[in-house]
Amino acid sequence: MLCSDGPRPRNAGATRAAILDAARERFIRESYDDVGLRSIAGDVGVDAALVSRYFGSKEELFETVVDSCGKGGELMSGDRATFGQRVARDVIFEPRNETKLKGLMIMLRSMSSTKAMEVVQRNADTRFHGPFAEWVGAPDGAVRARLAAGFIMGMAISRDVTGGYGLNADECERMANRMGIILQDLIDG
Amino acid sequence: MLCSDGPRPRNAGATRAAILDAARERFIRESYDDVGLRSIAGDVGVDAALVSRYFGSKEELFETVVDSCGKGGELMSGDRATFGQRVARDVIFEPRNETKLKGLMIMLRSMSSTKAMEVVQRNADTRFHGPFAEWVGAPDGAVRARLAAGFIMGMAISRDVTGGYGLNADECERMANRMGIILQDLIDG
DNA sequence: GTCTATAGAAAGATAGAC
DNA sequence: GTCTATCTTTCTATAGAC
Repeated sequence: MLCSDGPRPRNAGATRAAILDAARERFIRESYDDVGLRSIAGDVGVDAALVSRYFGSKEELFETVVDSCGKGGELMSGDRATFGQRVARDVIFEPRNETKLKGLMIMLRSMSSTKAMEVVQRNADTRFHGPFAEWVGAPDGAVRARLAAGFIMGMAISRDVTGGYGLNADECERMANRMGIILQDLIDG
Repeated sequence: MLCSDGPRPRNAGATRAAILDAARERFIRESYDDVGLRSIAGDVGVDAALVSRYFGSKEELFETVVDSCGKGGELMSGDRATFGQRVARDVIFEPRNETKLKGLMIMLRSMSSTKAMEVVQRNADTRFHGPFAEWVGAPDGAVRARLAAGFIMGMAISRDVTGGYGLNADECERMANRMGIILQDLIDG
């Protein structure tokens, strides 16, 4: 429960924002199909009907969440020279709810349903791949950006799908290191 | 329809096998939730009730499919010296229905549902990561295998999620090349 | 502005006819 | 051995009360 006890103040704006936040957190952790409007409403402490009322449909809510994630700024902010190690460590060591890569995680979970994938397909190029490719820069920024993004998503999936990596701390450390080197290599040229 | 016209011969074994094949193809292309028992039955030309009858539940059917995929042999068969380029080209250029990486694709699609992910979590280590790590070999086979598998799945997702890579033929060629080099590097040491 | 109640759709599972 | 018919559950979406 993200809300305090007692009846929620009658404030449409705040309620809408709270629902959007709760939805984002849900879509980061669970697949599109597994997320129910009831759960989201429950997180905020309101009724499921309000979610439909404010966002229309589940699909529109999902699209609003995707929109609200910014243009992958999470990846591109920070020192470029440490990009590889920083991102690798986030993916491998950071618990899901602390990750800075929220946009990527949502994209990844959208695999679950054709509906969600359509939404992501409409947005991924302009909202993510484009800016990232530009940030990576010539030569072949688009190619190198796709490789880096794919690698990051794949390692995130790999963690989720097997419930951790099944490696000891030392191995994880070496894995993060090596992943960081590959990523850095990709964005350096 | 995978069947010829006319009434299906009354042969439990053949029908069961046909259902299993159809299910595998479905689970490779669509998410766990999107695959319906009715669609699978339709592919074979039988009634949905038979699917339940032969495999118990959807979850058990999925587990049987995962079992039937072999221990990632698709990845490890073939010349080790060309592993990187071979796999990279499969992921980037091969249409989904022709891919040799069926086991990995199913693992990837299981992200859609917690149920499917539990099944994969129970099987992934012994049926895939273990043999692959051994094939990669010392030093640190487990680490390098995880990185390679993650990279491969990530690039596969990346293609699906954006409906192709949005790159021209030359760029795809360069991307495949570079991906191949990274993969080869990973398994070479 | 928020909640109760419910309609309507879709899917998995099952009993029984043929 | 296979199919028809149906039960049950679950979820989105909406109408209307407070």
